[in-house]
Amino acid sequence: MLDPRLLRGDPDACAARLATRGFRLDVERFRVLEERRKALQVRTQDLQSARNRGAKAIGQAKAQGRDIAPLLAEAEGLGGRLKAAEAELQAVLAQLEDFQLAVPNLPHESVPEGSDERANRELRRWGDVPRFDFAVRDHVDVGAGLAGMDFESAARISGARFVVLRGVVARLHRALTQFMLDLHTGTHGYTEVYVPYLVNAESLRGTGQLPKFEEDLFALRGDAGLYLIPTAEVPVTNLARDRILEAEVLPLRFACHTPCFRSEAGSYGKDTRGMIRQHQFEKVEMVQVVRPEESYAALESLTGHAEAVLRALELPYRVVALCTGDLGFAAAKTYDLEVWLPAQGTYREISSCSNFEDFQARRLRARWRNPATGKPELVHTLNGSGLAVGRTLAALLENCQEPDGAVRVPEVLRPYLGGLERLTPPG
RNA sequence: GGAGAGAUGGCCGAGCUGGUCGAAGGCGCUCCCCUGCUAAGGGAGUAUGGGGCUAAUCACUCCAUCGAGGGUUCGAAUCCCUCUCUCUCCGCCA
Repeated sequence: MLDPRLLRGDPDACAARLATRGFRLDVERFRVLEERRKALQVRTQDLQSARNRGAKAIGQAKAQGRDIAPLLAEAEGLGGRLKAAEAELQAVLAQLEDFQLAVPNLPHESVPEGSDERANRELRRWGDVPRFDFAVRDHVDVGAGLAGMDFESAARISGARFVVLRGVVARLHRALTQFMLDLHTGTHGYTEVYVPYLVNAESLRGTGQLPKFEEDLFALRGDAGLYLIPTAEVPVTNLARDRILEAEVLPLRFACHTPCFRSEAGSYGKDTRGMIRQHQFEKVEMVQVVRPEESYAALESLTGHAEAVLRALELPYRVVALCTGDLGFAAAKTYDLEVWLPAQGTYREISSCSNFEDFQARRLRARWRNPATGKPELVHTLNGSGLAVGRTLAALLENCQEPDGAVRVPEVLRPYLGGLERLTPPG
């Protein structure tokens, strides 16, 4: 959510900024709602004030044993008018909240302008794109060759966009997860957390998935109102919800491994083959809660932490700064990490690192006590994948494949695989 | 699943025979005083969100908030209803 003062103070400037990311702010509607809100709020509060004065006078009169009948007569009808005003005000406030919850974050000034991903800016590349003197297989074939990747079974069990991993590939999948967690907790200073995979609507509203993107989520039946998490970002960032953090505990840095569940509504026909786009995938997520003045430095370091995983795994990648039009709803600035996929001959997103500034914090009421002012102020929140495990597995199988169908294991992973240096097809 | 107890400010904890209660007291924190170090002591202050006014995130003023939502009442932290969560006992269970 944007700062309401900012929105009220200069809606046209906000609209101009939002236009760069392709969002049309209905300034006129906002003005109308604001005007009505103001008038109704003043009226309501006046009536409340009158009621309070009256009630107090009656209390005093009664204590002194005076006759309260005239005072009661005076208060006649006030309740009804107040109730009506309150109801009206509440209705407008609800509309105003709906309006504001649907407004995306303002892009940071350093974000390149552009309407879609073509305007994204490549910042750097790392690693040599591998050359193969044999026909490159994609991860589906490499995985199948290792007798470890089975989409047919998954389709029978659940449907499209699921996978069953077996044997050494399943183990590699687990090894990747373990390695990432160890790296972030061991050398990057993150605290590992284990969190619920089912969350309530309030949590999703806090991080920005609701109310606008409900169709991307899997909701549970029944009246519990729970959803499967689309990313660990939701439960982990919500650790800061409704809290006032002491300055000393900042920055909070959490690393968290969870499955992620996404309906992938609207992506029909996209990435239908392989593990690139699944309804269920594993991810190690990094989440930071920081002082506002530190958030952009934190974005750089967090991105570096995600890059460190790719480097350790020796996977070629590039870093892209998303343009205004490609930015996620809640993000002020985002770096995407894209890994090289030989079979596709292109870089594909494997991590997304974002600074949300106070956009999520405002929805979450996530604050810290600023020693300079002594007052609770909004924190800044960030997160980034470190990394998406399924895509990392796919990238590894493709980049490290050998002519005989084996897969070379990057050194950092070997301790997690009992020292195995190569994954080899059975038989 | 059954029975019971509870949810109050940064924390602990009174109030719950409805009225000067935004809320005693304590802890913590801030400032001041005293004390030739340390410790102790004395005094003052210390919730959050929002509105109006304003150049102002100053001041002033108003409103809301005692788990959440509704109700009764001139008036609700206090009474009633619903929900959520926590704790205890029983049952069940990985």
